[in-house]
Amino acid sequence: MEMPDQIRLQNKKIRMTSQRSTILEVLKSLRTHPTADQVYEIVKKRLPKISIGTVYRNLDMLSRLGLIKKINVGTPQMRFDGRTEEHYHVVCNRCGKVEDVEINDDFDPFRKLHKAISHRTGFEIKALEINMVGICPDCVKRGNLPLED
Amino acid sequence: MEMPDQIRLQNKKIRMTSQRSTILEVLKSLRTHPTADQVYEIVKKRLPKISIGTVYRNLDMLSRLGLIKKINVGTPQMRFDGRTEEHYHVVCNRCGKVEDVEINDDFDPFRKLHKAISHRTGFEIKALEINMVGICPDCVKRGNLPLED
DNA sequence: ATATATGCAAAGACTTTGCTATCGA
DNA sequence: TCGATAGCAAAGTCTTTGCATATAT
Repeated sequence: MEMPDQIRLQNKKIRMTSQRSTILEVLKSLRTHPTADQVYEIVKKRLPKISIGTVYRNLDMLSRLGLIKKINVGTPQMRFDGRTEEHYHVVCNRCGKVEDVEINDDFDPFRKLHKAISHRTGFEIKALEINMVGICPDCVKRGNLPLED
Repeated sequence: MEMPDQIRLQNKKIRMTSQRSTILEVLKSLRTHPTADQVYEIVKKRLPKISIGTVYRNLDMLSRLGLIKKINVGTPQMRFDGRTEEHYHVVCNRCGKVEDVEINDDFDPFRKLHKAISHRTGFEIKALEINMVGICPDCVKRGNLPLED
């Protein structure tokens, strides 16, 4: 996975390291939404000496650079997403699964929210953080109980 | 603030204590979205011996009972909201302000999402957690920088 | 009376950071 | 070369929990 040269962040030159590129590759190859610790476990298979602090620092930097997204699904742990296009998530409150909601021109009930909410509140809306929390089809079938009880 | 008698949670009788009722009263009286620590500071003025652990335990219990809501605006700290009707928040990423988005019959761009997303994903959607992140009018005026930089 | 809740302090979970050595451009 | 990054371990922040005491019903 290559990165454009000479990126700067807060006036510092960003350097490509094996740790950073591996973390980016891993996230781009997944369609899941791992926690920092899960990224660490995966990357450690390729770079056994990597430390969790490096993982956190790189996840933070990559998301500041806009190469990945840091997402929040209502749990204490942040999750990371290799998809950077605007999209939304459904979260199962029984098994914890997080799935993307695919949107396209025929199906984008979110886009119009920007304007409506800006007008309503006077905020300049930059991002919608939308989690739809419910029960995934598998958990419905199995009658699983909510996680939190 | 009174609580109905003989509530049970997980087969245990819920008891009303001064700590619990004070926390509930405080939250119901605020239109802000305080952190647990902010609730603690406010409640301590009335009950100086209360401990932070009690505040956390009661905030958790009151939200399990549906008397308050625990909300997550994308920051590491949970926030608490005395309004339990379905509503949404705008979050300023410069000053951290969290405001309610008032909805009514003429303005509820969210309600239709339930059905659309259920149909799209196969999830039984129970709740929409929507934070609109942007810049509040004051921060636009003052040219404030984002919090995270 | 007794099960539930409190206060306190310790522990837990997750994340950040200081420091020295190493590495990339 | 030399400034940016890594590894390590310690510290930080927020939240939960074990235990003895107090309290609501």
